[in-house]
Amino acid sequence: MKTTQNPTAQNAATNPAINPVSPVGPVKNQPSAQEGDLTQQIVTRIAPSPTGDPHVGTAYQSLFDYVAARQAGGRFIFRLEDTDQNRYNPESEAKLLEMLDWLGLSPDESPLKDGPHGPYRQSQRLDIYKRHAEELLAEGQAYRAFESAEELEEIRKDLQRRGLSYGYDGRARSLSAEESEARAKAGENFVIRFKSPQKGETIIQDVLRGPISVPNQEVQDVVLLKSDGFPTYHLAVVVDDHLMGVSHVIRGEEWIPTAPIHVLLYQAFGWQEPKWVHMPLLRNTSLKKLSKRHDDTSVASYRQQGIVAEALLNYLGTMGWSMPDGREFFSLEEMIKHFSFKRLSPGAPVFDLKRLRHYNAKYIREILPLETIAERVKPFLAVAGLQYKNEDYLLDVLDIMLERIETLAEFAEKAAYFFTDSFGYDEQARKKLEGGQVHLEGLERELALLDSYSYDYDTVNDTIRNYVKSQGARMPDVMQPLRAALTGSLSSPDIAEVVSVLGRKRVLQRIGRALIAITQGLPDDKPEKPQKEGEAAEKKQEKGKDT
RNA sequence: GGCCCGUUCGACUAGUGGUUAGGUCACCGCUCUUUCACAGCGGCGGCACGAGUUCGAAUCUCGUACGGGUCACCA
Repeated sequence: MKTTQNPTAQNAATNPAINPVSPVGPVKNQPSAQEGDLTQQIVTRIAPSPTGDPHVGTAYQSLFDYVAARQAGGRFIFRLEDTDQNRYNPESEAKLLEMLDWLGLSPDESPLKDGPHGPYRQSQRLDIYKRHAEELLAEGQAYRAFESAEELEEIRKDLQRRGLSYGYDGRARSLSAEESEARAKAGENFVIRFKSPQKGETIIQDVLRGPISVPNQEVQDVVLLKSDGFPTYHLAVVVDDHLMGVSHVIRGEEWIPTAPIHVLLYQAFGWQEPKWVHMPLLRNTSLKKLSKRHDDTSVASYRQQGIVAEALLNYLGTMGWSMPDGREFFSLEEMIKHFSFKRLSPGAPVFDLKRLRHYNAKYIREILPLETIAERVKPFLAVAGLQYKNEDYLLDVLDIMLERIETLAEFAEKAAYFFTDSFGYDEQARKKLEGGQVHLEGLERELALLDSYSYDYDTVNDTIRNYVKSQGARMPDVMQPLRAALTGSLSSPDIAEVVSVLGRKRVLQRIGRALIAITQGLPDDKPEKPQKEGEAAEKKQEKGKDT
């Protein structure tokens, strides 16, 4: 699933219809990119706020933004909504961009990849918002409000007592223009609020849900410009989406309640609305909206767990969307090829780790090439402090381990004995070793007879089977002790595979070590960890033998 | 609580008036088998409910229930 850089980013720069508004001059009635471009180019954007670790919901949104834009040869813009100085996290921007790169959803325009609509950080666009807010102020579509935080708190309490859910009663509407002007001049702190219509209704034409109508009385006089000069989301999102020529606002369902404000703002500015696409919310297994507090929402965390980007993307692509032919596994390219908003369903899906793991397993076992997996597994081995002899050895191990793991991190856990000799024996393995001395000695003899070049699968397999036959033994009685000796556990690939991959030296070494352990007492599987009660005495004497 | 959105197996979904309601994950069983897996086969399990429209409704309408979102100088 490679990301091919779409050439439309350059088109944007040369297309006169989508040039940015000049920094000075009137704000009204300037055509947006969308209006000027008759081909109805699709422009989407992801506009996260830099508040912490990038969220899977952001990845989800980005996927659909990216796919919608790519399919139509449009553009995908990254814009940082850093207008809340209190929650600003300086590392977040880089993390967000890195996440998108990792997923293969790199934006065409971003703070790091300049385009015709920059800057792409809202904190660098303050003058633009101010101008727009003042425009509405001058036209009487907005007004100054001078209440302090304490006063607002009082107002809110009062409203609540009266059973109203609003946060502000619009009292500053009645200030005369002169008084408003005078108090502002005098240096009094104020915000600019939107003067929302008190009659009629506003209709949001949602692409997924059809028309959603809301009585205008329900629409509050929201703050547009804060007293610190920063815009609120509502002002910034509308102004930027317009100026950046965004044609489709694809965002989470949680924005539906405030969408009327945005529609009303488009109307106030006299701008053409974008298409509204309110995506279903990703939910946790308790059916609540995924939240940082209660759920693992960090993309980086899934990456650390050994989820591959392709699988995460594919999985997210099945949340609320499906391929026309019902395929469940598809690449980003295939999704782009077949994407349509019509196939999006509005019900909020559950983000289920089990199912994600299933997708991941499919990708690492069947879809991605073994060489790719080898590359990606290396960091996990490094973290676990495991060394591998050479590429071929790694590929051999991967080849027989892949069907036993679902994530890259699991490889480092479950295949550790291929990369280190200092592993312990788990409880079941120790039991098998105890009863397996005779056969282990027998196998040691037989396997020693083979030279290291004969440690191919067939020869090893024949040798072991011949031994079993010659002894008239039961297969498991021979195989299980050997498995325990070589891997420290009773779950492993086919034992002949293990022997041939490990090679003569390691195999004989491990059998020898196991035999010593049997006669001298078996070492604990995790020598450094506290022991279970009842086994303490036994384990004391085993100390130091596990090396 | 107000407003808004949603509702097909436990989960992800297909389905747009006529299907024995299909697939996938999970779960259970069987087969394979030296273990663990993989794979294959089979099973369990669903249209929230009630009216209406219609010859006929998962599909259209209305109501109810349930779930969710949202009510900041946060996004």
